[in-house]
Amino acid sequence: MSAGQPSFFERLVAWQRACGRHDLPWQGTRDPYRVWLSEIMLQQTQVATVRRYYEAFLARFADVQALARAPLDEVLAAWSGLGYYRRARLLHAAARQVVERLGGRFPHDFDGWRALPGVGDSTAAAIAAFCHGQPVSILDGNVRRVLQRWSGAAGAEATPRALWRRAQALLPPQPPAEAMAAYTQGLMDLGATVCTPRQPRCPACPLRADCAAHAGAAPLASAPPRRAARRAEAWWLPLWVRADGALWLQRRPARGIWAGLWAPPVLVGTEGEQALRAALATQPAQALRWLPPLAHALTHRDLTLHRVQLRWDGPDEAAPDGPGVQPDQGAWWTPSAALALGLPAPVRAWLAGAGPASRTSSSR
DNA sequence: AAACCGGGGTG
DNA sequence: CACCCAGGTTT
Repeated sequence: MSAGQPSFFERLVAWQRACGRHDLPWQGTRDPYRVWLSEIMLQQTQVATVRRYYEAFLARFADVQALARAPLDEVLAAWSGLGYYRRARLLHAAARQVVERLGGRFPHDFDGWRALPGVGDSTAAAIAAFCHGQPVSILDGNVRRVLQRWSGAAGAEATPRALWRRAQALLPPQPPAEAMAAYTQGLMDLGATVCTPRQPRCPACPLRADCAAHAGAAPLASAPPRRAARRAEAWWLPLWVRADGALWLQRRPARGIWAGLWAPPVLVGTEGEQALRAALATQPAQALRWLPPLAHALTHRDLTLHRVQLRWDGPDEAAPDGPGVQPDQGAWWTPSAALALGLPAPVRAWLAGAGPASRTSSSR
């Protein structure tokens, strides 16, 4: 750092107070529950999306006790559409851990938070800095980019671990708690609004005076070559709708895509669809109508939702027989009851939209 | 259509 | 330590 200039830390604190974001619903509080929830939701999820869920989740689970008391299904329902449902399971597990093992009191430092399920290095540092003013540095993707550009780190110096050591070294020995919070928020805001991946707004940056990338001495190393995306075999999901509107949903396994959510059976590849057609012709379920399929894309998988209207002569506890059907883990649900479950985004979107509204067209 | 991203699990 | 995975959204 050049002499006569405020430190990296001081410049970021001043910049955050003048130019940073101050209007996010989880700011302006040191309540660990609110900060913790926001950090978990913000993992892999953009601010704009989290904003739509955060207040509603808090309204439903007002504190850690309420969250710990709630059945997992209700937590998954509130999380439905946010994706990465494992986060919701770990959040729920951590809430129970706080209530049962910590007497309902949250941890008060980095190590304590780091020991909770779903809280890794970056999240633990963010909470410790925001709630406790602890001098620990975050290192999410935005911050890594800021530090790498500013320091000019490359090669072995640019690994996450090395960058984190560098970030720690930039902290003053005993920063005031409120400065630590502003600094942490400032790092995030700078990466999100100024030091963006493409077309950074360098003229607005408080660090440009001694930024290695800005000086051109050490241009940002090109991103490591990413492996070609492997696209797994497509999934076909038969969404059975009975004449009375009920639909068959079964619980997903605890791991993998849509872990723990309620979803239609999964058929892999096109063979599954053919077997399903054959089964439906001879079962108590008869396909009255196949509606146009709905497409949904995950990064590594293409999904097709088949909507099949059924005439169902079997018992209420039974399910159509077919590939991928797990009767012991499934049930018929009315649309309104299903909406209270944890549902994958495409199923929820279909139910909340037009949904099964056209079900009576063939029966009257 | 490809890329993004932090925690957790595995090799 | 290095890699792999999940999934709604942006580019």
